[in-house]
Amino acid sequence: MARVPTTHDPFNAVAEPKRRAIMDLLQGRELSVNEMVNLLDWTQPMVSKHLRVLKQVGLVVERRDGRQRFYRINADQLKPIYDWVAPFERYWRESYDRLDEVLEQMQKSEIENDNRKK
Amino acid sequence: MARVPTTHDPFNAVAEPKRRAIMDLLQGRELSVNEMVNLLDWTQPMVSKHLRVLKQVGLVVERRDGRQRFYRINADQLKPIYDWVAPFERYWRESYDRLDEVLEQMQKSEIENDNRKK
DNA sequence: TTGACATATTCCTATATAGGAATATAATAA
DNA sequence: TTATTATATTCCTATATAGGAATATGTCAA
Repeated sequence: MARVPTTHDPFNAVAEPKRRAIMDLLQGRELSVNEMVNLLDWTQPMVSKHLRVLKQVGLVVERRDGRQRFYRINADQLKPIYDWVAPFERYWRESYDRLDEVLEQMQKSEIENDNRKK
Repeated sequence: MARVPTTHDPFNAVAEPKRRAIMDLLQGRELSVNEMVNLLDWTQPMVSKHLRVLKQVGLVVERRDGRQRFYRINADQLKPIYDWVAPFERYWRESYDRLDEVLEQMQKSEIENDNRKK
């Protein structure tokens, strides 16, 4: 079986750096395709194609107005990513005493090892 | 050109659901390959292969002890993902007045449109 | 109607998987 | 040594891109 399609879930969609760039651009504002083309300096089809993927997985929403199409972020589909990664935050928090964790870890491992090693 | 290799950066590495499952399993503890095989009920080669990718991108660290190999999370490589997604948090925060944002957005768009439409 | 503008789609191809099956490697025990 | 345990690697294949080039579609203005 091949890799999970990038068009099927938000994790895969934003695994592509160019799509993250688009999402960054759309933070807090709506932009038309052409505006993105200018800001990113990519070809227009490239922008459209990536927008299509983002739209398919629901990371962005499209609004049509005349011949222009405006895109903005749909946070609902971004939240699962945040929710998945947020629990790991404790690993790098300032308030988290790294040394303590390491020692605790080693201790726990030792105990577990005693139980595990047959 | 093909897709960005999953073995080149953390975003792609965790785009694979199975690798996220492994990361989840390793939260706050070290586990041997066999323990993961049992907990996940996957074949051993499958676990090893995914661990290899996670190790290559630096998301986990390996510790050898006899014939066992213990893996644990290396948060350094997970932080970029958190850092990328965290700024979008404002979109779904309770304290964030969704309606206000939408209205503000529409207003802003109207103004911008007036300037943009030639 | 016709041209210009904004955006999307199609066609093509090189590339990199992920999983299954079989096998290799390394360490330890008897 | 030899068998056993723990883990990694190789081989194979179907699949799904991402980018470039060309083109199609839709909308507005003169």
